[in-house]
Amino acid sequence: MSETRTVPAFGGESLLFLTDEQLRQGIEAMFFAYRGFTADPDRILAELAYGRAHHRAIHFINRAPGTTVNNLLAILGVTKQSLNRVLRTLIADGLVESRVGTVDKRERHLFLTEAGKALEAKLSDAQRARMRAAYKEAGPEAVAGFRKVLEAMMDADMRGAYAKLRETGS
Amino acid sequence: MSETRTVPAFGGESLLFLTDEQLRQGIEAMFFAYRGFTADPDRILAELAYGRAHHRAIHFINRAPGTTVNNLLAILGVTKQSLNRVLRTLIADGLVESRVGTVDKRERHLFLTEAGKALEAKLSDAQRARMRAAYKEAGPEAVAGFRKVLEAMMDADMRGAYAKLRETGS
DNA sequence: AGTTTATGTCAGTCTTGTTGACATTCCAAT
DNA sequence: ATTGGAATGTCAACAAGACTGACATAAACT
Repeated sequence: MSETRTVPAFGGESLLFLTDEQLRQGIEAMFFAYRGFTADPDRILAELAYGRAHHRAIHFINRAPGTTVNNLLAILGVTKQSLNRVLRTLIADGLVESRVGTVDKRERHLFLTEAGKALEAKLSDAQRARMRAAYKEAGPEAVAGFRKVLEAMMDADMRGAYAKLRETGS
Repeated sequence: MSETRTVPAFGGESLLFLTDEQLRQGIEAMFFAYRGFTADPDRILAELAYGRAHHRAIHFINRAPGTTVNNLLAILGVTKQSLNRVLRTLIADGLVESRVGTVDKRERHLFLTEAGKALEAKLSDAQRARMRAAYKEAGPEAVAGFRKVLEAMMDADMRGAYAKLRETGS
């Protein structure tokens, strides 16, 4: 415990390592990593004439089946017009089903069809494979740190949405 | 070695923690965190009628002053037409200077003007402030893990570009 | 001299975001 | 029962930022 370390191991208030250079490297790492993060699904989507917006909609509908358009809007952070365009194509292509709400008939509840689930699985498999490889390469402790920093980097309201998704499980 | 832990502390091949649920949560955390990551600069850029593409160009020109268009192209991963549109406006607005190369006159070397440096600083300050806050909240060990996972998530060729930027320091 | 490289530019397309306006449906409160 | 507001959908127009393809120019390499 008496060795000198580049990154102090104690969890205190030491700010010495927070140089501009360290922060800039973090920013760049984030930029490059996000590109890698989306690269595999992007390739699959390109073949189907879909984009990232379709992937995001499919992902969160799978995550929270029966969610309303408004819920999805809040999570994705786009306008209803923008989301609607994407949903319309997904519904037309038979990947998403929109059911009128039973308690509140104004609401539309969104579900993936079997075809939708199949595409979700395909996209998710690719993205999880990279994630799994990265986690494996970095090791369990690094993963815990990764998640901790990401959560701290979110906007406060998104931390709420994220926590909700972790609770519900489904 | 006999205690049960949620996240094993040994760095071996233990895959038990890599459940689909864990991976999906990582994917979502990445999505939400990236939104937070870009939110502050986006607000500043919106006032100036610039976008993320301008920010990226400014960032990397600041990072590697005198870099060529081709270098920038490779780092940003866009087409020359796309980059050229952004560079043209930045040059027209007096934020970037393009100098003909001395050894190879085909090349254009890119530099930030004083105005360009000022905007870079403004954007960078905002982004670094959030980064610093996240780092502080998560702690030094988490930061090391964060960086480790991000690097493992990059495409191989981008890992090279990223390493280069770390070397040069500049 | 001929080819390749680096850059710039024009034209057109696509995705995904934006605003604004308007219709419909339905719940809820007066 | 009517009115007000909320949730949703849709149409139109527009902009950023990515793409492809084609072409021009200048410089460097062979």
